[in-house]
Parts: sequence; structure tokens; C-alpha cells
Amino acid sequence: MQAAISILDNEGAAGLTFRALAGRLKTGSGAIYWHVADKDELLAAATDHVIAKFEPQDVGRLSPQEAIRALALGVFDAIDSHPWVGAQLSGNPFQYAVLRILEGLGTQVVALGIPEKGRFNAATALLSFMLGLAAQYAVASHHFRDGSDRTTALRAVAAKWMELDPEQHPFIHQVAPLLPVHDDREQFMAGIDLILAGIDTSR
Amino acid sequence: MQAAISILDNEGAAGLTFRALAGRLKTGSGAIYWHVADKDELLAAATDHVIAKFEPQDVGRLSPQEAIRALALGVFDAIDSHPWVGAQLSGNPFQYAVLRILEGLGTQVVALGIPEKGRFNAATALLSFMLGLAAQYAVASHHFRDGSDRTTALRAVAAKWMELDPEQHPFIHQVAPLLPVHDDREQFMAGIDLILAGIDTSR
DNA sequence: TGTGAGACTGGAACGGCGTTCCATTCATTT
DNA sequence: AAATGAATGGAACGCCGTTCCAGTCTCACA
Repeated sequence: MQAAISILDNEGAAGLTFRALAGRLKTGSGAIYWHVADKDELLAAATDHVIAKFEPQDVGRLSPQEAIRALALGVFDAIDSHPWVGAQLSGNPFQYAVLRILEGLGTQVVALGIPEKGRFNAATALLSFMLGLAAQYAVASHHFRDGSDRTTALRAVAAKWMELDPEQHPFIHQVAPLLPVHDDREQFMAGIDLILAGIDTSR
Repeated sequence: MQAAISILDNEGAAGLTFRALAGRLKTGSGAIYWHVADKDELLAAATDHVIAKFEPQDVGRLSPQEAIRALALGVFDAIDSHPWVGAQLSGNPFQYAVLRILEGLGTQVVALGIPEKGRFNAATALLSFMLGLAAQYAVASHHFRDGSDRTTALRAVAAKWMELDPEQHPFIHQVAPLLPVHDDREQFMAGIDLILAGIDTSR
């Protein structure tokens, strides 16, 4: 598991092959199949490891809103330090790591006093938002892996956006300059707060 | 493009290989590379086709909120009838189809009168939620492809959730019975409405 | 009318992937 | 000392995306 996570961190999701992992462990690729059914299970197990490590403790002492923010920050930090986790979470929403996030969110939604009918929608809305943004960060960090740092890379994307027809894409033009200077963490938490505010109106 | 979409609809994303597409078109796999740079571009083009077809017309006559709902419903219907689109959108958030969705959402966010600083976060929150739920539906429909219909398949997942330790997963237990009877479309729109309500408070 | 050039084809070949298979080693129990 | 099941490791299989390239087809221009 350590070896797999290390490869994923250094080489990205494409770098984790059974051959590469076997090489790192000085064994054959077949041996790995004794411990793991297939590649999906391998990736899910690695994701579980990371998500569990970033799950906040002592959430009980916080207000429900603060607890949800803490949970979200945990997921964000997990993705931020292991970008492949983002793609894995959003690409496989039925794995255990996602279930555990949903459990954490749901408990706090109940604590917020949302009536029973709205709980499922409120919790899954938070979850879906987190998975959606997770996917975006995952692709971004993968796309800009080699060489160039984040800011110059995003500047390049913004420049491409500016090349589009301004008549047909006024909003994109308006927002493109923000792209290189925006803070991912702030964007993530702003979305969470937006949904929390919406949930609050339905209480 | 027609052949590619037809294969994707019938065999799923894994079924679209250059060999399969070449076979369907009675040509060689090399010929396809004259028209398309690689597989990503092929999938992106197919996704663009579908998303464009489901983009609502005459959004100008609606209120901003109604326009956003119409846009969201278009995306939902596109995924509902072509499940592979969900995975493609969330797995590749920098493709043109996603940009066009963001443009549509952003224009309406501006029309809502959100101050300039909040526009980017509001529009991307809506987008991220849509992509996140899109990924979930995509995996669900892929996972339950063979044989069993949606309800019995979701019943099986719910049963698995009920096997988990109730002490550690109270919310999952509470919500599992809803899984087989919930309406995807309603869940999708409930999330949109939640975010819209949150955006409204920041106006 | 002939011809050359560029658009386009189709199939072979390459390297790498996930997965399977199985003879073998190893550790533990009897 | 023998037996047994857990675990290994490397060869082999079939399929994938991609590359390569000798051909064919089309059509503007000499």
C-alpha cells in the first residue's frame, strides 16, 4: 500500500501499473493478485488509506456547519497532497471512501435539524459538489504536471479562453482573468458555504 | 461521429476502441487518426455533439433561475440518455462542452445580479455539483448494465449498506431505504435549487 | 487530356497494459 | 519428518492506443 501510494504520488495514476508496483516490491505482478482482486480494488484501497488519514477528529465539539467545513477541508487537503485521489473519488463514487464521507456529511445534516425528507438531497448535494470539484482539481494538476507551475499553466488556459469569440462567450471572457489568481481552497469552501446557506433556508 | 456515439450507447465507454470503430466503418484503425488526434479528442467530440443537442433554446425569455434549471435539465437529460457522457464530462472538465455549460450558467448568474466577486464561485459551484452528480449517475448506470433493472440493482446496494455496522454508519442506515425509490431527476434538481437558494442569500 | 500533389485509406506492427496460470517456495501444524 | 495451505514470481495471453507507410483517390492546373 505504501509502495502504491508512493508511485501514485510520484508518477500519477498512469504510472501505477502492476509491473511497476511489482518492480518496486521486487516481486512478480502475479503475486499482487493474491492480495487484491484487480486494479480497481488496488486504487480504492489506496484512496481509502488517504481519505482516512485526512478525516478530522473530534467533530462532535463543533457546530454542524463547522463540522461540515472541517470534513470538506479534510477532503480538499487529501486531494491537494495526493491529486490522484480526486480522480479516483469522482470516478468511483460507490467505493467505501465516498461512503464514509457521505456518512460524515449526513450526520451533520441531521444535526442541523433538516427534516427527514430533505436530508438525503442535502447530504448528496454537498457530496456531489465535493466530488465534482475534486475531479476538476485532479485533471488540472495532472494536465500541468510537467515543468510549468500552476499559475503560468492557468495563465495559458486563460489566454485560450480569451481567444474564443467574445460575442458567444461573454462570461468566459469576464472570468478568464480570475483563473490564474484564484485560490482553489477558497473556491472549494465558497461552494460549501453556498450550499450550506441554501440548506439553511430549507430548515 | 454517429458510429462512435452508437457504439458508446450500446457497448459503453469501454466498448469504443479504435478497432471496433474501424470495424463498424469498414476501414482500418489508422484511418481514424487522420480525422482525430487521439482517443481523448474522439470522446470529447462525441460529448460535444450530445451536449449541444440537449442545450435549451430561447433561454432569454426565462427568469435567471428558470434558465439555470433549464440548462441543468438539459445536461441531466443528455446524461440520462447517453450515460457515458457523465463520465466524460466529469473526467475531462477542460473540454469545450464543459466550457459551454459554464458559459450558460455564468450568464444567468450575472443576470441574477450577483456582485462581480461572487460570480466565479457561484457559477463553478453549480457546475461542480452538476459534474459530480453526473459522475455518480455514469458509474451507477455502468455498474448496473447487465440484466437487472435499476431498482433491483439499487436495492442490492441498499442491502449492502444495511450490512455495515449501524453504530458507525447511522446516517447510511437511515438513508439506505430511500436509495431504491429515489428519483435521480428530482435529486439533481433539488441540488440545483439548494445552490440557487444559497446564491440568493449572497445577493 | 495528362499529371502531379495532397487528401485520405487500411492494415501491419510495436510496446505496454491488466489479467491468468502455475510450478515453486515458505511457514506452520500435526 | 511429512503434509498442507498461504504466498510468490515470472511467463504467457489477448487487447489496447498509437505509429507507420505503401497504396488509392480526387481534382486543380499545365
